[in-house]
Amino acid sequence: MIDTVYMSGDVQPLRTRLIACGRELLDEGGIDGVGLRAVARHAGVSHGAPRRYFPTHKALLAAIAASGFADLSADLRSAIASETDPVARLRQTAHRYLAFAGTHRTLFELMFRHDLLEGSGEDLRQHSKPLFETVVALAADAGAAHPHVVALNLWTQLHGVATLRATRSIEVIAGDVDVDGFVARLIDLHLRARV
Amino acid sequence: MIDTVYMSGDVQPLRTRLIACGRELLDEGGIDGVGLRAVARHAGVSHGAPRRYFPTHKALLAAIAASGFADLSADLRSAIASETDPVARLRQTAHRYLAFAGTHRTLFELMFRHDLLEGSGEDLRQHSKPLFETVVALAADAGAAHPHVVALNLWTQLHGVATLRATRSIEVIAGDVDVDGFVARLIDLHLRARV
DNA sequence: GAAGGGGTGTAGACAGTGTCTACGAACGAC
DNA sequence: GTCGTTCGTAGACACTGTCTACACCCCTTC
Repeated sequence: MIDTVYMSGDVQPLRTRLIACGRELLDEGGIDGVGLRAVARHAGVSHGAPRRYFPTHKALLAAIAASGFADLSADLRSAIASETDPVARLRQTAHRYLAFAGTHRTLFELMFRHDLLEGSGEDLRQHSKPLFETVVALAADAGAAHPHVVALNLWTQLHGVATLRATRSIEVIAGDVDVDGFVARLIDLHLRARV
Repeated sequence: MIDTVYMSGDVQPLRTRLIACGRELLDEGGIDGVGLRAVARHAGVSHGAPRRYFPTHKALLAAIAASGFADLSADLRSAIASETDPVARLRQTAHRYLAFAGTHRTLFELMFRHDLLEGSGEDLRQHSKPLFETVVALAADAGAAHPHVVALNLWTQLHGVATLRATRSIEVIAGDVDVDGFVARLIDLHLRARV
């Protein structure tokens, strides 16, 4: 009885719980471990329950990706808040971005898999925009002559490193890389560029 | 009868045909349009036939990805052969890399999806290594002081641009980008870097 | 307090998939 | 001509996403 009350009156609604379970499954078994039914099983509900919130498999994945973007944004915002010097802020931002991609490999991969982000793919990619604007502002603060260009250079470079690292391709190419030092030099390079 | 002879004596063995069909399906319906059974149907054979060559779904995808790497390598080699000046060679290489990623969006995405490349994932990523070594050599020819570092910078940057473009994320961030000009400036930037 | 109704989860069904297995037809070697 | 290998067929199974009808609980309304 108490259990029933606890379950039905759970402070965490099922939708949220399903996303959390999805992220656990993502860590454990990769992207294709995250099925509608697997998530339901993991959350202890019937196989049809998720359908109430995610009408389709892709919708579930999109929701998980969105939660990933939310976490990443929060990470980056706190990174910026932790420093005052503009260059240090850029460095911290880059560091956290890469740390996120390294820690949440599969989630990061999912976040940029537009092929399974359904209709909300557009919305999802819109998450990137404010993040990018932040980098533009940081570049301007750091004294870049053309902050927009510098930000684009930095962003694409960083994303390339993050992606290649998430898929472990960079190890094949270059062996062990001191990522922090590598990225610090890249930031200096792009900031000093005369475009 | 003639048909039978033609079919069974086909100059193109089934394995090759299945990969070709897989790439067509990839273009038409994205990655999850490429199923073992769908490929079999598309090639006009029974659903069990592919199993003779691809014991698993991932094995099929890995083979398709491998064929993509082969094409990309050929593209880049011919790009290098088409120029003599080292910097022009780098420019052409970058141009073709991005063109490939833009033209074969889904294939490119598949090629860097390590989660579905089975055991052969390691082999697959090894495709990148000779390509990278080529870029190192080009950077050296172009007079870079630390060709290895420059190549790594260039490679990650290029891959970032390619990825963000393939997923159409770059448009959201920066609108229409003149990719060729953008990349030309990036090459100059990295070559001139004092590390 | 009883009746009704909307939101929420259950349960059964269906087509489609990957994977496994047994089977058959074509072919070359001896 | 027979044997054995290679290659594709065909049926089965468990599992998946999706659809539908159903049951429950809480809330409003009379």
